[in-house]
Amino acid sequence: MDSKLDKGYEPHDVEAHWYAFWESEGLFAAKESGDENAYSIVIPPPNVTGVLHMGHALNVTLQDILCRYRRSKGDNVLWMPGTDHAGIATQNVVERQLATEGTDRHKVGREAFIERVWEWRKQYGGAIINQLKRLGASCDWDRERFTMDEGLSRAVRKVFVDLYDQGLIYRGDYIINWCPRCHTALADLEVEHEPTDGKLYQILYPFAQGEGGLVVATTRPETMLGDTAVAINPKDKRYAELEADKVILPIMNREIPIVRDSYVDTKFGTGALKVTPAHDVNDFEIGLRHDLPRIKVIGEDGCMTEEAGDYQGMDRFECRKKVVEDLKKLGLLKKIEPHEHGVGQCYRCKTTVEPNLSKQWFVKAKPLAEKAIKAVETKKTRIIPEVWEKTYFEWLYNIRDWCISRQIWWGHRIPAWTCADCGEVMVRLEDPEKCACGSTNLEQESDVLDTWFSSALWPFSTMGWPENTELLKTYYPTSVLITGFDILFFWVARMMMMGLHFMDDVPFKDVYIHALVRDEEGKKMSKSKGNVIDPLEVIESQGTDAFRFTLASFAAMGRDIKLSVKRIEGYRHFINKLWNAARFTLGHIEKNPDAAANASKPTAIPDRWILSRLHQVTQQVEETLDSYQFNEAANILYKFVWHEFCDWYLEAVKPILYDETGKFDRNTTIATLQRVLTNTLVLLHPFIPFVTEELWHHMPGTQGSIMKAPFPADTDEAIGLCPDKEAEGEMELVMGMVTAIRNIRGEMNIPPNMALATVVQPSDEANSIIIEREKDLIANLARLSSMKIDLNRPKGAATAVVDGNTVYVLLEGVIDLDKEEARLEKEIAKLTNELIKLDKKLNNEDFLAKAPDDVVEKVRGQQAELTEKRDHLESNLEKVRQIHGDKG
RNA sequence: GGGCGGGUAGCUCAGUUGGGAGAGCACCGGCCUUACAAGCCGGGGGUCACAGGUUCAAGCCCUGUUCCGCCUACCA
Repeated sequence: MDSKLDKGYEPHDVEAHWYAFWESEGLFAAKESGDENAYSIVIPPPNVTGVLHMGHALNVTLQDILCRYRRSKGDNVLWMPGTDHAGIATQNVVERQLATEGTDRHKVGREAFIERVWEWRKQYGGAIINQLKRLGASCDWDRERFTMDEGLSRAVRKVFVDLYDQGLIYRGDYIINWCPRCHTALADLEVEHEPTDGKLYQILYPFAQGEGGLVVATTRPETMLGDTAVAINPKDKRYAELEADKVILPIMNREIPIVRDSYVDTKFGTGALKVTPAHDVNDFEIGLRHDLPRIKVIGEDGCMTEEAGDYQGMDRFECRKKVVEDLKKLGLLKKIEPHEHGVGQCYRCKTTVEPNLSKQWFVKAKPLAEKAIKAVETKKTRIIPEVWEKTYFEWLYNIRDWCISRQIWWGHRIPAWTCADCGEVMVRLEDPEKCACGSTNLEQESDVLDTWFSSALWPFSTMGWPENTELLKTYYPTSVLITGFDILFFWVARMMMMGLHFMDDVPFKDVYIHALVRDEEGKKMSKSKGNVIDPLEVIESQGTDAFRFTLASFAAMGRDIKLSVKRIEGYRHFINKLWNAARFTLGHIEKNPDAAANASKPTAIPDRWILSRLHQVTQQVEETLDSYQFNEAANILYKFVWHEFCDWYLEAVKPILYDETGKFDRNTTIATLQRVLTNTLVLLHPFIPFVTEELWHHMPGTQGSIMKAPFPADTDEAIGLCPDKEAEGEMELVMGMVTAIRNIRGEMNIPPNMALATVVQPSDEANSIIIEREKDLIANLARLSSMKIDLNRPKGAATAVVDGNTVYVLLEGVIDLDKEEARLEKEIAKLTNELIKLDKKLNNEDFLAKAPDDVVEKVRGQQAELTEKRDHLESNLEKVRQIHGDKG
């Protein structure tokens, strides 16, 4: 391998190369079983029709971070991938394809159509999978599953049959949400309510006998054709004296009863409600209570049925206009007023949904929901962040039966047969051949199941259930589910219900809910001024690693993520920074190939300091990842690499590396450098897998893939991770003094190439020793020509106070006294401000009495420190003013 | 109607038991210092939406107000 690195990092080839390498080496493969701790995640299966969007990118990145991290900790990791057959969506896609060929599914026929869908899947179904690979996803691809696979289909069938036998699935005539365009029933969840400006029509229904009538209000006048009653509240005083018990339904001229039902809201409109049991959920229930007929006037195609009389065949919205017109002519339309209300739309095609009477299959949700609630209450499953628990409970407490049948062709066909001769319904695991009555004239239910029915089984169906497989024994329940809150109900809650019912255990121990990047469907995308960003374009322009690091640092955000290319760029720079730090390191290793072998225990403060820092960073990364604080982990590493390792450590050890000190062993420093970089790569690998793998292979002493490298741990080695408080303290003093001197340089506009002479008055003997020991280091970092320890105050100097030590930058002749005066005044003002606050605290009796001792001590310490610092600066300001006065 | 989340630097946002207000980008000034100009050094900038309250101490806890967003719902 070429050990030389290019000047800048070029992600393109590197990414493709290493991904292929990982796959060919089988590094993503999970073992069926083993002694290691088992760690498992099932991927939220993207729609097979899907195209990678930001939501996937974030979701997959977080899962990949966890999986790679857990592998480095020695776990046996299973990340189960796959896709969802997405019934309606996929069927739509293929139907559109047929349309371009001038045909449709009805002409083609059911079997041939399903063939076509499979063909489509074969050809295009892998697109989303390949896009996940671009992100670096380390799924066990050999186990890839599809909800329509044979095995998963068997699981679906078993679940259906069992639930039916247990009385938890039933079939019946109910009001369901009907999409006239998709031609199928929808679950309540699949209907989106859009606020729409509609109209409220008030219509007079005359009494059957005598004068007058009742005025009812509706937003859907066309449904009146199917009215079978008018309802009023029995407590409504306005109607207490009402004698009439029938009205004439206008247009249809049908006599319908006036019923009394407490559902009616006396405060709304006239308090009289038209009842259409076949086209409204509430009316349906009123109808049940009063035994009203159900007249279906709107058909499955959205057009009026023959029950609608003269309006038969009309589109429902055309009919609305015509009915209104006709009512006007009859003088029965009393009022039209604007009325905003929520109109249900199909979540797939946005067509206005029609509540419609229909025979459908339902899952009795309550008994299943109870267990799902309890599992979260008892923390068998933790939802993280916890705030989402409330939403989860809220929905499950109010859960309604789940309509699972869909009148489409693509999906799991319901395993129910009806005997054409005796009407017997058979729900069987194996296709029945004949009925108990002897008839072989059986007809299978034509409906298929809701796609979510099969994805609710995902955590165990993918592992081979209903067989009791090794995989299930090893990996169920899964360790964590990573998902967005948008499918908390659709998917998470239903997996909980099914998992608990069929596996008798929760499907996952943790659920981590992350923020959402609104999809290209862009509900509110137009609002947020930023354009939709395509993850693949980002990967092209910025590289996967930069993109992933950005996403990780976004993980903690609330509910919405606004991604800016600018911000990703910042992390691309970070990747490049790391690259160059490695380039620098490798250059020195190359010049001294035997350094590591000849190294000894580090004595130089920067070496000891960086090892101590790495020790702490390692612990922090562990803690934050274990608690799903992805952004924290990413930020800790970012700061460590850039602002500690690069900004301070590399600069600090340059003199040693160039062997200019005569004091320190170059081999030891090179070995430390190597050790720190190597371990840092391992820490970073879960976040930025490609660049770290690339650099790993350039590092001497590494073997194989970085994916196999263990997470850094403390060792007894000479150069190992260990806390070193002394080195940290000493380095902090060094950094403080260097920064203070640089500040003077910057504010006084002294060119960087001008070396400065300094004098230091140490605060005490201990500091004096440290400063004496580290003065070369300080001098190098601050570009000093000299640093003398001297208790006398020099003339014509700029001053800084660090930790009680006063630093004088000698600038006689060069110093701009005006500037120095201003600079000191500014600094003193700042200190005074802070001191006022501290004084206030310390003069407060209550604070002294009630605050914990350590807090009081801390404030006292601060006060002393700042006071001393201010005193020093003030006396120096005095001095400057004297000189200034002499001159001026 | 019910529920939830948010309002912190010019912008995008962090801030997990209440105890010195942060990052990135943008901005200003100085640097081609032999890993990196995708860089280095320094700097300015915030009554943490508003009003009360609890507390020795509030960005953080409580109450109210306001603005924005989301989820959910069977008011025709």
